[in-house]
Amino acid sequence: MDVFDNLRYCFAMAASTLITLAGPVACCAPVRSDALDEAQAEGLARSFAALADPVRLRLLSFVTSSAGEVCACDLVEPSGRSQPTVSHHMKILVDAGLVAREKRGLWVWYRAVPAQLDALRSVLG
Amino acid sequence: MDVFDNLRYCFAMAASTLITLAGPVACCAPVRSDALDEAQAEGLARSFAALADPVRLRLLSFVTSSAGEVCACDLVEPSGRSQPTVSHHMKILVDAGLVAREKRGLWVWYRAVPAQLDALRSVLG
DNA sequence: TGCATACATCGACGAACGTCAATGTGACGT
DNA sequence: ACGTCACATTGACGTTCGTCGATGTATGCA
Repeated sequence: MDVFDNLRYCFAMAASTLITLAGPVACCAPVRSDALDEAQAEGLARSFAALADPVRLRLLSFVTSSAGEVCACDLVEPSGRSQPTVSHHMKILVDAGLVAREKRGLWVWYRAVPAQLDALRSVLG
Repeated sequence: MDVFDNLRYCFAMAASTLITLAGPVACCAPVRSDALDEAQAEGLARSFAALADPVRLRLLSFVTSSAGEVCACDLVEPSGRSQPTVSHHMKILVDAGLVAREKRGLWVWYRAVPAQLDALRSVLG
């Protein structure tokens, strides 16, 4: 299919639409300038991928619904996964910038990063 | 590690924190009731997974940034993927409820579903 | 110095994903 | 009926992901 075929079909569609129902004709203006470019999409996809796992979503909700901070030791049992698996998932959340990690003594404490959550939310609206 | 070990460490942490800095002690209240359960997390993860691919994000942006509707034939070239691949990705977006599909004659038209985008956005706040 | 603890990393496994060529399906126009 | 077109489905391939046992790292205590 080349661009001339495309144009021909668009005109045919527009004509038939006008004749039959006068419905919306959005064809022939396929891509607007405010669409995501490949680089933006790559970065955003990486962030959304951090939310694309049920275990990580629950871990994140444990962090966001807590009063400020949560100890890593309190995430293993409620998540129902092994300690290495929880550590793996928390690293993904931290790398995505959704959660901040702070080591104090033997323990690691996590807290949410509202700015990053806001950033992702703004993409959906 | 059992629950008694956990309690012992929490008390030790609380004590040392009070002695040294009187910092926040969020331990011993690990899981709040407003955390996601497994079923909710499963469904949300499936929706976010639809956004976890750069090609799908761009396809979605083509739809949302258009004036109402976009023809499937106008998605192949700007996405830079083959026609079967675009069809595959659009099916995932439709199954996730983010995009609505309507066949008119030979063509298929897509439009965004704002309600579903709102639902996902509310999870992040 | 030596041991115990909390968490991270490694290695391996099966499952799910993204991709495209080939083919199938359904709707036009002649 | 036939050919053509738009789009979906299939099948196969390599890649990435989630998971856990085993092991590594670093901190605290005696």
